[in-house]
Amino acid sequence: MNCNNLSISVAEAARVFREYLHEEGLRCTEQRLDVLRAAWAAAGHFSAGELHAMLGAEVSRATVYRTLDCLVRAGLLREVLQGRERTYYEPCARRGHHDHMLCVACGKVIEFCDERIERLQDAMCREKGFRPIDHRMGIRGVCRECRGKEDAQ
Amino acid sequence: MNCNNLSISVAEAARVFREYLHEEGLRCTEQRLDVLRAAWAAAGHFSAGELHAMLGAEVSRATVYRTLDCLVRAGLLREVLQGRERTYYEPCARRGHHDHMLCVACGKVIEFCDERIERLQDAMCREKGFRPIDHRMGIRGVCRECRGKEDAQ
DNA sequence: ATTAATGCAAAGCATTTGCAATAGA
DNA sequence: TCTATTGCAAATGCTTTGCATTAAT
Repeated sequence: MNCNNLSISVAEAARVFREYLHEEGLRCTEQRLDVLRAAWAAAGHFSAGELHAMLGAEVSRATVYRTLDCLVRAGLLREVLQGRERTYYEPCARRGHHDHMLCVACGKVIEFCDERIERLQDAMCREKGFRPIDHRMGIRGVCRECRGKEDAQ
Repeated sequence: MNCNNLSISVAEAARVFREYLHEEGLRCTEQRLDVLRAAWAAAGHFSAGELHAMLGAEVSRATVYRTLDCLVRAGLLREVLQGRERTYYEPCARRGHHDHMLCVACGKVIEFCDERIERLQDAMCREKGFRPIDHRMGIRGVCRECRGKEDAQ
């Protein structure tokens, strides 16, 4: 897997979404595009609730959830960092994939990717006869800045 | 990290738990020990609900949840595979750590561990100045058996 | 005796769903 | 027109919590 983390533009995402909807015989509604735009406007990660807050009364909560599922199926978003509390999403990179480090002190998310790790994961799957669809890796810990603060105390 | 996956015996787990409770000024109740025993009786992974079902009326649902938190704090259990739906737990290996593959077809969990991956993760953390506490890696996909069934169709 | 832990039932919260109204195609 | 989609409110399912009772130390 390639570790370049370039996600596509809103415009291209919208184009891909329209295409997906058309192919599936689904309808391209204003609400669906609103959700897509909000998802792209949100820098990095976001939850369904955050997106709903951004959209105000434009789109109902139920529709936000339904559209997020739709965008995942369209291959435009992926679910990441499923915590105990809520599901987070982020735009799929056109090329590339990355994993996450979560700072337990400040909540910051650091993205990283290592092709060697990806290759080893693929190797493990082959070894077990497992066909991978998706994976997620999250490392919880303390980031450089928060370590600095701890030391200062 | 060592990939040996030997978890400690119930007896030793109970000893560690008692010690932890004592140190923290907490009380060693029959219910807490019941939960610990059930956790060790459950092969591999289990959810709070499954444990509560195993225990029947011996321990209330609320106490199962409270005790699971307690066991995690004691370092005896860890949370794994936090899916959208519920939290799973498993006994901490005394030495050793492993990751998971989840078959989306049959729900089976395959454990694996690769020291090279662990080392690379540690290297990524050092590179980012990140102090790791814990990590989880899950690969979703289709297991060998389910792939066989798919092919047979 | 103290006071932490329990059980119950109710509350919380993210997410899903039934259904009548709305609006793409 | 036809039927997928929406919004609302209620439901779901896991988890947490308030509080009176019980029990460990």
